[in-house]
Amino acid sequence: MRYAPEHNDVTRQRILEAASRLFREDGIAAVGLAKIMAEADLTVGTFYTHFQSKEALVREALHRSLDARHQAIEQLLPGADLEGVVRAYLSPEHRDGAGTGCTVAALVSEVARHPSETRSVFASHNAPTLDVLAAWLSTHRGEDVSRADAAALLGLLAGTLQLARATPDRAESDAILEAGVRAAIRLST
Amino acid sequence: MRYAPEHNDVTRQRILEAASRLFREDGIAAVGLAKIMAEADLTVGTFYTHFQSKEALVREALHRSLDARHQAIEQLLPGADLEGVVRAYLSPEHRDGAGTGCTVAALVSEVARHPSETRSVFASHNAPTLDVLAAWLSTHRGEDVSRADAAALLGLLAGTLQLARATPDRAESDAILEAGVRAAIRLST
DNA sequence: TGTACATCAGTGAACGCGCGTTCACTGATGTAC
DNA sequence: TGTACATCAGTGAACGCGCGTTCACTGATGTAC
Repeated sequence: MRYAPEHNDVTRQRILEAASRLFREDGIAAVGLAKIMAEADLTVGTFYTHFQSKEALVREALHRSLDARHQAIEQLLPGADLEGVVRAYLSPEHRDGAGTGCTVAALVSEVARHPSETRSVFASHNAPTLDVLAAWLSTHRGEDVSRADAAALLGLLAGTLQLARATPDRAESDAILEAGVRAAIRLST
Repeated sequence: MRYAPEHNDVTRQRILEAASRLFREDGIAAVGLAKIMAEADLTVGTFYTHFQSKEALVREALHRSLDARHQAIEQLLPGADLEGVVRAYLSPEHRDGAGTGCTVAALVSEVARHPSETRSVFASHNAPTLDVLAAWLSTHRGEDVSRADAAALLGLLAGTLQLARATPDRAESDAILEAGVRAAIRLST
C-alpha cells in the first residue's frame, strides 16, 4: 500500500468536513465539487475515489453534521437550563455562522427538494435529536411530549433563525431572535 | 407599435407568474431562465427585453408573490378564526403545493444567501404581512404584540411546514403538521 | 540487501451539458406622406 | 388609398463559464524474491 491504512479514511473525513461546512454556509446547489475538494487540499479528480456521486456526498455530509449535533445536544441537554439553550440557538453568533450551525435551519428546505433517499437520511438522523428534545420537554412541561411536538419547537427555532438571517436590518433581525426566545420559552413551559 | 400598448406588460406578468411559481416549487438556483421562459411560451432571447438580469427577476418575483399573499391575508384575517387559519397554513395541501404556497416557507433560507438588495425587497414586502399578523395577534392575546413577535409565529409556521416537507414518512409528516397547529394556537392565545 | 513489480490515492485534462447573457436578425403593426 | 419607413417584442444561435463526471497517467510506498 502506498499510504498508511488510515490515510484513506482521514482524507474522506477531510472532504466530509469541508462539504458539511460549505453546504450549510452557501447551500448544496451553490457549492461545486471543485470548491469542496480545493477546501480539502485535493483536486477534483480524486473525489470519485471516495464517493459515488455528489448526491452520495450530500447524504453523508447530512449524516455527519446531524450526528455531530445529536452528540453535542445529548451531553448538553439533561442538565441545561431552558433559556440558556434557546438563547444559544437564537444568538447573533449562530445567525451569522451558518457554516458551523444547525443543519436543519441551514438545509431543511433544500433537502425537501432532494431525492427521497436523501430525505430519509435527513429524517432518520434528525429523529434521535427530536427524541432527546421531546424527553427534555416532557420533564420541563410535566406532561408527555411527542416527537412531533419536539419537531414543532425545532421548527420554531429553525424558522425564526432563517427569518433573522434573511432580514438585512440588524436591529430588526436581533428583535426577531429575541421574539423567538420568548416564543420558544412559552412553548417549553 | 407592433403590439398593443398593454402587450408588453401582459408578457411581463406572464414571466413573473411562471418564475414566482417555479422558484417556490424548485428553488431559485435550480430553475433556469430557459425553463421559466418556456413556461411563459417564449424563448430565452426575449427575457432581457423585460428584465435586467435573473437577480432582478428574483426581486420582482418575490415582490409579486409576497404582495399577493399580503392582499389575500388582509382580506381574510380580521374576521377569521384562529384555528382555521393555522390549519389552512399547516395543511397537507399546502405542504404538497409549494409552488402556489407561502413564499417565506419556500424561499426564506435561499433568500438569506442572496445580495442585500434582494433581502431588502424580501423584508420590506414581508413586513406588511407581519404588521397585519401582529395586529390580529394583539386582539387575540389581549396584549400588545410586536412585529418581531409576529415574525416568531411566522417562523414557527414556516419552519414546521419545511420540516413536514422534508419528512418522507407521510404519517410522521402529518403528525408534525398537527403538532405545529397545537404550538401555533398555544402561541396565539 | 537490492531489484522488479504491484498497489492505489491523487493528478490534471477532457467530456458533454446547461447556465446566464448577448446579438444580429425577423416580421407584424403603426405612422408619415 | 397606397406605399415606404420606423418601431420593437420576439427569435434562435452563439458566447464563455462552471458544473458533475470520466479517465489515462503518476509516483511513493509495500511486497516478492
